[in-house]
Amino acid sequence: MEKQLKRMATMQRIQTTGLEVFYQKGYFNTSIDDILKELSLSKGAFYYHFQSKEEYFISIVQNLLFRKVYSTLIEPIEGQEDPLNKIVVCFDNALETAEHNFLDYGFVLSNFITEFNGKNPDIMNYLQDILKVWEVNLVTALQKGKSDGFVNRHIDSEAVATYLIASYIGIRTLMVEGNSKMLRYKYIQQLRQYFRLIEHKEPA
Amino acid sequence: MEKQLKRMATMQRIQTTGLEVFYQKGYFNTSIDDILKELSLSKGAFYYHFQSKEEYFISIVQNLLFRKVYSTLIEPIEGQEDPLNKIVVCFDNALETAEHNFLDYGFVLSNFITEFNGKNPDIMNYLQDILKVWEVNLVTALQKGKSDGFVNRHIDSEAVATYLIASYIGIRTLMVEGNSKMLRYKYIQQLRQYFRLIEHKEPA
DNA sequence: AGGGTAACAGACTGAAAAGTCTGTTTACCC
DNA sequence: GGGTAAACAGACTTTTCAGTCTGTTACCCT
Repeated sequence: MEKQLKRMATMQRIQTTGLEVFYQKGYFNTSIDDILKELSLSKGAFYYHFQSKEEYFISIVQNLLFRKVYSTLIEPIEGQEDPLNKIVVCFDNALETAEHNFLDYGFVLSNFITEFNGKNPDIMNYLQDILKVWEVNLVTALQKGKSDGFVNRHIDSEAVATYLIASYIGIRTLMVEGNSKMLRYKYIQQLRQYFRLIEHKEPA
Repeated sequence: MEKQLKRMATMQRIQTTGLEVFYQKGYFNTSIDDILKELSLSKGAFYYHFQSKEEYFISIVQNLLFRKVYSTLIEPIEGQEDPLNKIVVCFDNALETAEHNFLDYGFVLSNFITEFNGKNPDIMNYLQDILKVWEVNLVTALQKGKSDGFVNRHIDSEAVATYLIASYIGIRTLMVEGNSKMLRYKYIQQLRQYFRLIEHKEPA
C-alpha cells in the first residue's frame, strides 16, 4: 500500500508547486517544463499522473484552491456571532498574509478568473463556483447576524456580500504595487466606516 | 504629406484592434498573427511600424488606454461640484458600457495589471501610472468637495479614493459572469449607502 | 516620366512548448 | 529472487509564435 501513498504524495507535490507557479506567472505564461524544473521531475512522470495541462489545472482548482479559499475566507466567519467584526478580522488576516507575499487564495482565485475570462468557459465555471460558495456563506452570515441582533435588518444582504467581495478583490489587485501596507490600512479603515451603516442600531 | 497621414492611420488601426484583441484574449495568449489576421495585414507591415510585441503594447497603453481611462473615468469628475454624485454617475455609466460588453477601460487596465504583475516591471510601471493619475484626481475632487461643502471634512480623501477604485475594479471582475445587470444595480446601491457617510452633514 | 523611398507582402528561421513514446528504475507479490 | 506492473526519465514530434529578410507595390519629388 506504500505505492498508493507515494502516488498521492507526488500528485500533491505536483499540484502544490503548480498552484504557486501558475499564480506567479499566470496559466498561459507557464509551461509544464517550468513546473517540472521546480520539482526536478520529468515529463514522463507528469503525464503519467495527469492527462493534460488543462485537466491538471482543474484538479488544482478543485482540490487545492477550493479548500484553501474555504478554510481562509469562509470557515472563519461561518456560524460565528457578530459577523461584521469577524469579516473585518478575516479580511485583515488575509491581507496580512498577502502583505508578506504569501499566497492569498482569494486573490489567486480572482487572478484566475481574470485570466480565463472569455477563454475557457469550462474552467471559468469551476472558478465561479468557488466564488458563489463564498458569496452564499457571506449572505448566510449576514442573515444570521440580523437574527442575532448584530446586523441592521433593513440592509440587502446579497448586495452587501457582493460589495464586500468586490472591494476585497479590488484592493488585492491594487496591492500588487509597492505600498501594500498602507493600502491594507486604508481599506480596513473604510470597511469599518462602511460597516457603521450595516450594523444594528440600538434604539436609544 | 499624405504618407504621414497614412502612416498615422495604419498605426492607429493596428493599435486599436490590438487593444481589443489583447483585452479579449490576454497579452500572452494572443499572437501578433491573431491581430494581423483581424486586420488583414502582413507581418512585414507590422514590424515596419513597431519594433517588438512589447514596444507595441506599451505604445497602446500610453496612447490609447491612458487617454480612454482619462476621458471616461477622470475627466467627467474633474473640477465638477458635488463630486460624490458625479462619481456615482460616472461609475454607473462605465458599468453600463461594460454590461453591453463594450470596452470598459478601467477594467481593461485592471486586467492588464493582473496579467503583468510580477512578470514585466517595465509595463507594470506604465499601467500603475494610469492608476495613480486616476487616484490623484479622485483625491483632488474629494478635497474640492470638502471646500465646496459637499463632502464631510473629517473623511480621509486618500483612503476613500483607494476604496472607490478597489470596489470598482472588484465589481468589474465579478461582472464577467452572467448577471452583470444585477451586480451593477447592487453595487451602485451600496456605493450610495457608503456615500451617506462621506457626504457633508448639514448641522441641524 | 522615372528614380527613389516609404509601406507592405509573405516565406523563412529559431526557439519554445504540449504532448508522445520508448526505455529504465523501483516497489510489490509469490 | 525473479516476474510484473507502477512510477518515472528523457529524447522526440508537431505546432505555434516572435522576429527576420528579401522582394514587391504605391506614392512622391524633381
